[in-house]
Amino acid sequence: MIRLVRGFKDILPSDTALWQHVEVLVRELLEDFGFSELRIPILEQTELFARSIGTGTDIVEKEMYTFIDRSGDSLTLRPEATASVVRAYIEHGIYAKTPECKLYTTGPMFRRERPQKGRYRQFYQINAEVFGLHDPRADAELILLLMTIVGRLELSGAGLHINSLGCPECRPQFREALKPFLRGQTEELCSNCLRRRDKNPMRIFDCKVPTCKKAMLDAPSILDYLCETCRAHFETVKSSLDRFQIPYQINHRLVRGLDYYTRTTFEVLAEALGAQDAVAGGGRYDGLVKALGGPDQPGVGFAIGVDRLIELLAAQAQSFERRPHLFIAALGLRAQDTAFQWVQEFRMQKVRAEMDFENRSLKSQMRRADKLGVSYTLIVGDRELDDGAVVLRNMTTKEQENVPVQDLVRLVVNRIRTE
RNA sequence: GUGGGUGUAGCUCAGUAGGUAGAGCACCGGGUUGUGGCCUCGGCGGUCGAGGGUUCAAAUCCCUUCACUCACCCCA
Repeated sequence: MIRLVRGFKDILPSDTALWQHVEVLVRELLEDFGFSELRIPILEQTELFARSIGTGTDIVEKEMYTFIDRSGDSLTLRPEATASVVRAYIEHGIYAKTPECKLYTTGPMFRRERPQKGRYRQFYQINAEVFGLHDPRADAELILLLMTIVGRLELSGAGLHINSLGCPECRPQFREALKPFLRGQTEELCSNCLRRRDKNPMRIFDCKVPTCKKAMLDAPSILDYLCETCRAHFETVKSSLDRFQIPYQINHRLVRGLDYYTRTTFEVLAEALGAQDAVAGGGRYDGLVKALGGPDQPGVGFAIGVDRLIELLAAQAQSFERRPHLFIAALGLRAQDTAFQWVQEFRMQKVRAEMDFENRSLKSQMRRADKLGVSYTLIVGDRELDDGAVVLRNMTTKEQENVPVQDLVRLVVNRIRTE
C-alpha cells in the first residue's frame, strides 16, 4: 500500500467542515479590518528565504525542502509566507502605488522537522501583513484583529503574550549585558544553551530545560534596555491593548526564531496543545523590506497556525458538519426513477436531498435516513404514485402526512424552509 | 538529528507456563405484511507493521527494519 509521506496528512471529510468554518470566519474578519488577499506561489528561489529568515537559523540550515530544478536554480518549498509577501510587495511595486497596505495570504508551508503533536511537515498558515506603518497603533490593531479572531472562534484557554525585542540601536546593548550574566551560569545551563551562548544568547530564554529556565529567572530583561523610541513604542502598544480591554501578559522571554523581527513581538499560546503551544505568532520586522532590496518600509505581521487552531477547536467538541435535509426512500424501480428526478429538483432549490440507488428494504432506507440525520424523509412506492400522494415523515416528531405528487417539490421545500 | 512509548479486524483495544486469533463500536441483513434511533439474533471483516531467526509449533521468545506517537530541538 502506498501511504502518506511522513509528516504530511490528509484532512478528512469529517474535519473539513471545521476548516471551512475557520477559513470563512477569518477571511471575513480580515476583509473587515481592511486586508486584501494576495496569493503567492508555494515555490520560491532558495535565496529569498536564506536572506530573509537568516542563514544561521535552523529553518534555513536543515529544515527546508530545497532542490535544484532542471535549469540549475535552487528552489525551495516555502517554509513561511512573510518572505514571499515582501518579495511580491517589492517586485510588483506595490510600495510605490500603495506604500501603506494590508495584505493577507493563506496556504500550506513546508518544514522538514521531526513530526509531533501540532507539528507537521506540511502545515497551514493564515498570514496578515501590514506595510508602511511605523505607528505602534498598527501593531496594536493587528493584535486586536488576531484576538478578535480568537474571540469569534470562541477559542478558550488561549493567552496573549507580548514583548519588545528593541531595534538595531538598543538590542546590541542588551546582548552585551546578557553575556556576563550567562558566563556566571555555566553550571546551570544545558549543553545546548552553552553552545549558543555566544552565537545567539537571546534564544536561551526559549529553552525548556528546567535548570535553564531556573537559571534565566534572574537574567536581565530586554525591556530594561530599550532605547527611548522603542520604549515609547511599546508603551503605546500596551495602552492601545488596554483601551480595547485585550488581556495580555508581558513576557520578556518571548523571543523569535527569525532574524528580521524588531520591537513588538507576540504569540498566542494554548496549553492544551502540548509542547507545540503557539497557535499564532508575529511581530514587527522593520528591516526586512529593505534587506530584500526594497525601499526602507516598515512591516508588522502575524501568522496563525491553522492546524493547531483546528486541533483546539475540535477538542471543544462543536460540530460543523452539514447534514442533508431530506431523504427519499423509494420502493421499486418506478419510484426510484421519480425520486431521482426529485432529488435533482430539490438540490436546485438548495435543499440537500439524498436517496438510495440500491433496491433496499424500507427498513434499511429508514436506517440510512436516520444515520444521515435528515429532518424529513419522503416515502414513495408504487402505491403512492398510483394514489398521487407520497408520505412525508418528520423524523423528530414521527408525524406523517400525505403530500400530492404534483407540486411536491415546492410544497416540501416550503415545509423544510419554515423549519 | 536524539530519546521514550506503541504497532492484533475500518475504529478503540483484549489476547504469556509459545499450540495457526477475540470483544465492543462501525458496516450489512433478519426479528412476518412498506417505516429509523433502543433491544435481540446473525453476517461481513485480520498476511497479528515488515523481514529474518529459535522451535514440531510464535501475535506471544531473539535480531533487524519500517511506521506511528510523545518529548528534545525548532516553531505557527
